[in-house]
Amino acid sequence: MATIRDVAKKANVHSSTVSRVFSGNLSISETTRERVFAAAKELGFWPNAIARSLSTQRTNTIGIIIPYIFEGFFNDSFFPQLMRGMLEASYTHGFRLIVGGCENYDDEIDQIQQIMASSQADGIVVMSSRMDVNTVGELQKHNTPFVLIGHPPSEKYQEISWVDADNQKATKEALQLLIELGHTKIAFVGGDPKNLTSQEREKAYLLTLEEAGIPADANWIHHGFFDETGGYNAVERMIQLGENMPTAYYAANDLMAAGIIRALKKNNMRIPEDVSVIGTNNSPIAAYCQPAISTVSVPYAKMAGKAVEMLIEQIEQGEMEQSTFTFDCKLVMRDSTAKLHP
Amino acid sequence: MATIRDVAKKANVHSSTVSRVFSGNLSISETTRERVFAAAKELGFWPNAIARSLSTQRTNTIGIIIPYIFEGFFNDSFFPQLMRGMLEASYTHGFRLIVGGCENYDDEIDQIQQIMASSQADGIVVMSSRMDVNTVGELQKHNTPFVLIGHPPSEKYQEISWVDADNQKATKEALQLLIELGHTKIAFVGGDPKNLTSQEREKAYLLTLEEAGIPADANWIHHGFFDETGGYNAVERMIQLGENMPTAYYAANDLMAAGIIRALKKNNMRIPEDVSVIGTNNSPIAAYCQPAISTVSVPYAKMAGKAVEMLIEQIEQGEMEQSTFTFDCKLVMRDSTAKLHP
DNA sequence: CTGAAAGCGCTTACAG
DNA sequence: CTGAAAGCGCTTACAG
Repeated sequence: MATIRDVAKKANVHSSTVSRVFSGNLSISETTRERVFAAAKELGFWPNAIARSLSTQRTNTIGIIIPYIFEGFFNDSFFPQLMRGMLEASYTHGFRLIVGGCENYDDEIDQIQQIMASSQADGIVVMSSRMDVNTVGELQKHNTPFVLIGHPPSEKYQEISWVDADNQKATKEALQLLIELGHTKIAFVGGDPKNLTSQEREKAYLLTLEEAGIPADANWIHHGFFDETGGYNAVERMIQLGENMPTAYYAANDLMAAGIIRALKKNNMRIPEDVSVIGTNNSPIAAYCQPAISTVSVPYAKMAGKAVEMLIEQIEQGEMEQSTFTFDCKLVMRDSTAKLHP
Repeated sequence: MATIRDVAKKANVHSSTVSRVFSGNLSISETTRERVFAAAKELGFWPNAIARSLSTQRTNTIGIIIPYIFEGFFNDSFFPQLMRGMLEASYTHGFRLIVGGCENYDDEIDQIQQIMASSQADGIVVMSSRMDVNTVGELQKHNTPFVLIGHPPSEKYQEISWVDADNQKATKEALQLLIELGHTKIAFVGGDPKNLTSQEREKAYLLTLEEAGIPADANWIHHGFFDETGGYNAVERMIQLGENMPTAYYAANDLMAAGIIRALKKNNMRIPEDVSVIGTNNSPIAAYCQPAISTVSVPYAKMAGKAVEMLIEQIEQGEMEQSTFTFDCKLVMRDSTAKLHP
């Protein structure tokens, strides 16, 4: 590969001049600029981004670590939509994404630290949101620019920038809808109980029942870890409650909602005549499931795009002005919900 | 950030010694190694990957450019599964992925060249497979290590490494199944006609009909560009063929198969009683569609993982031993296919 | 507008 | 086993 010096020699200028030409520096005469470009073209020269990064201490790269991958992580629309949002926004701003995997939650912190400590990225978008993993605290220690997708695990992180969906509100709306339809025995099928989003939805679930004066029952809560079988198992368990069996289910993703529907059908329950189901994420499967699943649409791509934009601003300002964005979700009504038949 | 020199000073050794310790060099006495690690820990030192890359001319990073994104790119399982395979394989081998977007097919080549010319990656996995875009030729010019997902666009690229599914065989099997079920009027709904995979499937479609002595009809071929509406439109068009209307459809992805089913239902055709449908990719939606779609399962994650492994081998050997891998697909029979009712 | 030089933070042949 | 030095390919204050 040709270097800046090869070009300099050929164009009869100093290498610093070549550098200036390629960094878009204005104080270059038109004639030398042309000579340099001509020489570069002839040699097939393109500036080495690594060398530039070492010099400027900037990579124009954003790091992400794909968190510990649960069953169905790549089946749900959660990950692909986040990816799309980040890709689009970073592309638009001339950034690339550097993405690493990890084996488990501890490893996630390691990987993030590595990527930052080794200066491979100018900042990082963090998607983890498990309460027991203090990624955020670690990141803060190293004054790494970062933005959370999801909000910080506790109040003590006031200065952190994040984007999130309004999960509380969305869950509340879903629950209220079910209540309006006459349901009072409503199940909550959450994901990983350590997942912050899942916890929030559970909290909103309990709160909404309470506000409506509907007694809650611990038997109506199941943690399905975001996979299809989790939803299926929830029903298998709750169907044994006899009289006390739920007549409606709210699930924290559509995969679990699909599992719920599969189990209900297997037990000869009709949806929505006997039981109503609401899922979350508006995944492709929700539209195709039979019956089509009513679901909470979460604007993941938009959230992720916003996170990237906030991060880039942080990086370019050198400042960490804290800011947060909350996105509204939207209830998408389809065929899995109906008035409770008395 | 602490540098190797800070650590050296603190540990009372030369910086080259610190470097050796962190590069896992064996010829280091146990006592100095310990001193160095202690000093590093105290200073929170982690080697700067950018500087190392500049020195070693290796980044341990693999580049990918997300090709021009068609509608549904992130809905189908194609992209997420490729991503999963690449992520897992690169993680296992201590590599990361650097991923960029692009605006269109020309831009794709630009982006790939940029990533390589600027030395941000040691090699690249190329997913584009449009006949009219000569990514491959460009890449070869720059003797960049790369592996194709999909095979080269023409015979003249003998020395290129690639992985691919056996699309011909898979399509043939799907078609033969339909023929065995008594169908003779079989439609082919392809993706982008410039997409190589789509072309291959179309070729296999025609060939299989011919071998079975079944006359083909140009009206039975439609290019749906891999999206749901494309499938829907195929039916809307073909349903006007009257007598000559197809009794079976093979679609190059499940999204289009779902569109086909939607259109058939709208036109009061029963599936599979009146019309059979086979999709491709075994996407999540295929299982949930009503009826559940019989589909060709393509091992994208495995293919992508293999591509990454081949690429890493190329990178580490410094050699470009050409090799190719073809993966078998699997017909997943569900409820959208049945014997033709006379 | 352009050149000469120092520096970004590592690695690695060369000595010893 | 360890040190001293050159080099990877850029950028950027400092002069002029």
